[in-house]
Amino acid sequence: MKNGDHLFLVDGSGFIFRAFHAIPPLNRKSDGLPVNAVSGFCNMLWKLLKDARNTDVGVTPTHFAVIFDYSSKTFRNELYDQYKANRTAPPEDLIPQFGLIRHATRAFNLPCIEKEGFEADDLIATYARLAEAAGADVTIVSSDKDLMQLVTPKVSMYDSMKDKQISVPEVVEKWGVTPDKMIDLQAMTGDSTDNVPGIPGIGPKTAAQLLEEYGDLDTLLARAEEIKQQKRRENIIANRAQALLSRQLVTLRTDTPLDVPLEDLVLETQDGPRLIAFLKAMEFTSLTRRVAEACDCDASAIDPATVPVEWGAEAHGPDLDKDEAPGPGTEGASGESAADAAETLLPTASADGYEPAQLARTRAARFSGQPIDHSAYVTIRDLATLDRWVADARETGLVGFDTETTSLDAMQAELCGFSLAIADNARDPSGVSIRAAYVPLLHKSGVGDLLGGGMVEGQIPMRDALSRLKGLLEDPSVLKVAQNLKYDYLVMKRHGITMQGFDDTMLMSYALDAGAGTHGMDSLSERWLGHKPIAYKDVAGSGKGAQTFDMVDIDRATAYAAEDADVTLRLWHVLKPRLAAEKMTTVYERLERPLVPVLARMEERGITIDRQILSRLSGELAQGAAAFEDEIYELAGERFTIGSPKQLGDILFGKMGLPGGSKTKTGQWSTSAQVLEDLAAQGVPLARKIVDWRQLTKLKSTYTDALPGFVHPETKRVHTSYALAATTTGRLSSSEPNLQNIPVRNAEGRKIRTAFIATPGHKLVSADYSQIELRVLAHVAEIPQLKQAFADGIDIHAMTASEMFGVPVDGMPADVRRRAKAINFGIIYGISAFGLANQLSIERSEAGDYIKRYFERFPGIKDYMDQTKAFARENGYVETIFGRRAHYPEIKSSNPSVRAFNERAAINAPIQGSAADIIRRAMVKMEPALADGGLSARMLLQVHDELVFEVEDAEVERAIPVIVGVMENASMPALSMKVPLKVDARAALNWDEAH
DNA sequence: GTCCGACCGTA
DNA sequence: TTACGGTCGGACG
Repeated sequence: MKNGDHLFLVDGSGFIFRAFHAIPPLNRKSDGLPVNAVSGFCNMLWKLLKDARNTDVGVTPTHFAVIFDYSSKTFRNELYDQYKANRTAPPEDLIPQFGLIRHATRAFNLPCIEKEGFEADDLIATYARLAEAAGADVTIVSSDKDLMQLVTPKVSMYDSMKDKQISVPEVVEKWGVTPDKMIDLQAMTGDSTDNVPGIPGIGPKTAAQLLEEYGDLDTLLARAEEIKQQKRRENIIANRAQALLSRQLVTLRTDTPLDVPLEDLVLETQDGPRLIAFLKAMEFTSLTRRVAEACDCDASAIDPATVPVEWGAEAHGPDLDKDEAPGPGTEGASGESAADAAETLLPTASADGYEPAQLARTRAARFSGQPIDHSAYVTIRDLATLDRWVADARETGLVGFDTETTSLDAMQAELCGFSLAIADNARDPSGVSIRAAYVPLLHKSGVGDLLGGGMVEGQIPMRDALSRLKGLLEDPSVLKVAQNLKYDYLVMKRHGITMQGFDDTMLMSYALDAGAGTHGMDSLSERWLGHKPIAYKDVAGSGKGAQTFDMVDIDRATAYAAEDADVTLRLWHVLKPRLAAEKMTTVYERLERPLVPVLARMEERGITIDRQILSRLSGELAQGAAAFEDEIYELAGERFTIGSPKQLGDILFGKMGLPGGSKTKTGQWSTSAQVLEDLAAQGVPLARKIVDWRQLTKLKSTYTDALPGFVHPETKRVHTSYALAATTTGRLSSSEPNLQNIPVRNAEGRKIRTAFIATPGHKLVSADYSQIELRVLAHVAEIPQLKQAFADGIDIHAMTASEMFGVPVDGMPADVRRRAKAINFGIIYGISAFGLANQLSIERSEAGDYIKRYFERFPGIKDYMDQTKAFARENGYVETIFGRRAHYPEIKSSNPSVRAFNERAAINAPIQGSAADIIRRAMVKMEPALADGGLSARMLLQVHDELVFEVEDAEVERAIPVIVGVMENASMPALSMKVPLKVDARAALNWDEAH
């Protein structure tokens, strides 16, 4: 084990008890075997492991073990025969689960560790300290306070049930002392559940206060006479020996003899079939399905494992009477003959030669250029035929799905029909021949009265079709495959159908190939299938002659719509194995797919805008702009189109003969705000007027005039659309309207934000990450000063200025800090002297000097940038901390400026993209967390580092800590950040005041 | 009608 | 110096 490795230690015994009491009773259907703790345990492990990626980045687990108590009798009973003496026997329903959880651990292909005479905590302590000494990071998956004494900057804990990281600050917050003082604190307070005596009358608060004053227990005992409170003094003096004994009891052993060396805890790849066999034996259907999907295994082909169940108390569990316990120590040491025998019954992995990369190649070859026959598509016109298709889809468990509607806007779209594509097993049992059908529902004939003609005959009634569709789409055991699923998901949701069990080929492509081509269906089809699908405009027309899809002839519609479902399912067959082969399954499943329903709900909710405010602002802006126009014509000596950069340039630099600044790439004089500001500074009043005029007209045309047009006629709210696969870095984008660029930077623009308001009886809550990109930089580049500054919560730009310019933080001139801030941003953007000079309006040489000095003060940054560039050149892509890839195919361009641009983008992408990953994770976790808290708060908007919620007045105080907690802990458990994440949140009646 | 460049709003 | 989307003017057809 080495620096950069990361060891996960799961407190298995702790988990069993906690899960048993926290998770509602769950019994195996076939025989009533209680399995709630096993279920919780398997889900927890799966979650941890799905987050864990097998890369060489080193921030995710490289080593992993689950630790158990062997029995209740340990060396501590030699010290104190009453240790844990008041524990009662475990509940009957828990007893069989001790053994099952050990089986589960092995089915997950994880080391399962226990040691006679020691508690799990001692093993954890020993492994943690060894790993730490080797330079690795450690995450202990537990929330037990007894383990908090182990926390250090390199060792943190993770409460998997609350999804909270516990590091030094959290320990201090909870107990009032740093982790290294936890032993003394516990020695003083004792522990009634473990029967550790402590000192009577001393609780956590008093203990923390005494430790604050005296430093440690020994000093306190030595100077006990000084304590003022008589009772307390007497208690401490009288119970001196008891305190020292308690300290012995609570001190975890870091010298436990280990049967399994640290090095052997290396995290192995999953054995899909073995795990599935176990899960099937437990009858955990949904987890079985998820696992099968993740490893591309066919669960139906795997038999359930034979798992022996031990109802007797002999099976080792922490609190069972173990006098006659069998002899096994650690996994594989001995004993457990029944279990060993059972495991030989498990199917072996890869018996059928499953190998993702090979499968991906086979599939790509098979589908590329395979002809697509439109004449084979069918139109489904009656319920009986639809029922047969639905039954066939259920049979194969896999169906391509697409909706046809009247609008690209999912909130306005009317459903006209839908198409299905399924494997044609009858014709080709071995594989992947596909048949497809279109189900028209609301097609109208072109002829008829002025209202657009009547319904075409031979269409299934909407109600009947939807009822059949509901059964199929809501069944999680049938995988629906769509292209740009969010659209179809939202359309179906508006018809009362909540899809479950789905994949999205667009998002698969995005996870695999962001930056390398687009992810629309037509381009994917041409790229992977060598087939150009029928163009929409060839079916429905375009421009003025365009008709809505319900007016399209049904035969034409069938060819077009069925082909979409067909192509989508073919693309799935090509892309799905690539995810596994290229190790992008986790990115897809954690950061892409789960966001579909989350974003669909946000879009569906929308946000209220106050049209009166906007209308008033529009009036004010119009007046202001008109006044500027008169003055501008006066100063220019003629009337012209102020909004035309070309005409403006001719006036300023031609007619008036002013010195031009820069030129645009087409050779025109630039009239950018920067150029005009420079002219204004040189005493050209016209320039200032133009700048001001532009600001007003921009606000009016882009915001105050445009936004009311987006108010939905029924909901009366504004529903933006988020694009999941639009950026190279992993950010979302927002359009129609874009709610990610609502003004905020100056007072005039901010007025627009006051028009975004909460529903009566509610508040808007805005929660945003503080400096998330710089924190990510500190994390990935391992910059000691940055990490320290964030840990201490000090002003990061001031710290940078202080390091660079030797100016003390106290009383620092604003301009010095401003420069440092610009440099920090520059670093994130892949700095160049040219760009920094531009930003700060200084000479290139001076900017170059700044950069040089920055790199001298923070050499790690230079290393990081060089390494990132080298990685991008070598691989053609870069990676975020969660493994998302951004491709830069032009990074080796022979054109120096193209190359330099790609290098800067490649340096920026891991930083911007990691931040995007973090907020994506927060968004996925947010709704369950709010529901757990009994909160009805609704997430409405995302603006890259900010989430906006609508919260009932009475809930605001409870909701804010939940929201902040989810966001600050969003990276867990996949990785623990080396820098804390900080979130600020505020509630108000409108977005301006909440932000 | 459609496309592109310039400009500017956000993180 | 990174990442976006919207509006406008103006050129093209």
